[in-house]
Amino acid sequence: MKLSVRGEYALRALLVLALNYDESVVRIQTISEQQKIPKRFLEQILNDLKSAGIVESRRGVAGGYRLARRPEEIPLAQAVRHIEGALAPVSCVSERFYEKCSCPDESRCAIRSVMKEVRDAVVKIMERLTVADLCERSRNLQQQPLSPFDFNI
Amino acid sequence: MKLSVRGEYALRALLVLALNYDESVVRIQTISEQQKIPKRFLEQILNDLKSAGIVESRRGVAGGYRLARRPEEIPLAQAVRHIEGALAPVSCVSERFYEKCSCPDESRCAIRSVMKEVRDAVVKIMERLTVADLCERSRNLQQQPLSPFDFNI
DNA sequence: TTAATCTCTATCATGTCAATAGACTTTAAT
DNA sequence: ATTAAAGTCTATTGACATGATAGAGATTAA
Repeated sequence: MKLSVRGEYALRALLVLALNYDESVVRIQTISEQQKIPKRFLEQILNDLKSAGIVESRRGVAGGYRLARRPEEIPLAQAVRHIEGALAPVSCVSERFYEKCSCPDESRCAIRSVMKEVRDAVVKIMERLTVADLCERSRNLQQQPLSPFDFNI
Repeated sequence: MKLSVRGEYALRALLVLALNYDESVVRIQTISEQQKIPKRFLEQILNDLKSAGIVESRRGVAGGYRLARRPEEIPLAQAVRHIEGALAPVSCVSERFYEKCSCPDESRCAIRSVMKEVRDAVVKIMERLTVADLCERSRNLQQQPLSPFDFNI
């Protein structure tokens, strides 16, 4: 039931781009440093998000990336689906990435019916939330004082 | 966000055992044939479920497996957690399998807050549903007529 | 004693994943 | 024009997980 590191990096990068949505573009290196993401790896991920039409880029000196749409128009589901594939826990219940499974009778499979519930729950959350929500949560969290447990000596 | 094949096999095996809960024990081979699961692979999985206290076995000639408890006392969450590990989409939001993640400030990470929502949704379903529910759904589904789409020529 | 069954541990083949690398293209500034 | 700073494309690597297979052993009912 895991999100890959790749997918997590993608979300973190989108968050940075959203927080700087006013700026013209943000350089890969900036994101890489802020988020401690290996630069060359991040390149691939951003490029991938670009092919999905989620971000756009400017090349050359003063180049970088920016969101292709307003943050509130980018559901997390879209980004994750493009990077990771299905949100569903098993592909036989995925709408967009359906694959037949090996069970004897898929149409009457009880496990499948449970997995559908899980899929629906996950999809509901990820389709409702957008990069703008990510952004808002981040701003709220920044204003919170650090919990005492977070101080390292 | 995936359940591995191993995890799916485990659930399918538990379903078979639950459907035959009245019987004394069910042989691996029977489950393997009914569910089209490679026998030697299934052995490992059942053994694993045994070490979790979910099933128990009898060795020797009339040997086999059976549920260690009543189906309604086995939440799907327990089985899946034992076979797969965390239900959470990222380990930094897992309660039982927590691992620190690489983000700059975990305590104020917006992505983490979203992932917590997903975890809660999944956990809620998987902790509520038990092997008995699986069983019941299976019986209900068996009574359904086949959809026309399920006829293969 | 035998055959059927589960048990333990090792191994294999494949694939995925995260990461790295090199060579290239584009662009702004000079 | 030249240069340096960016993104772009494609390939490769190393590590690890996964699904599956295998052999030798232990237990039990008949």
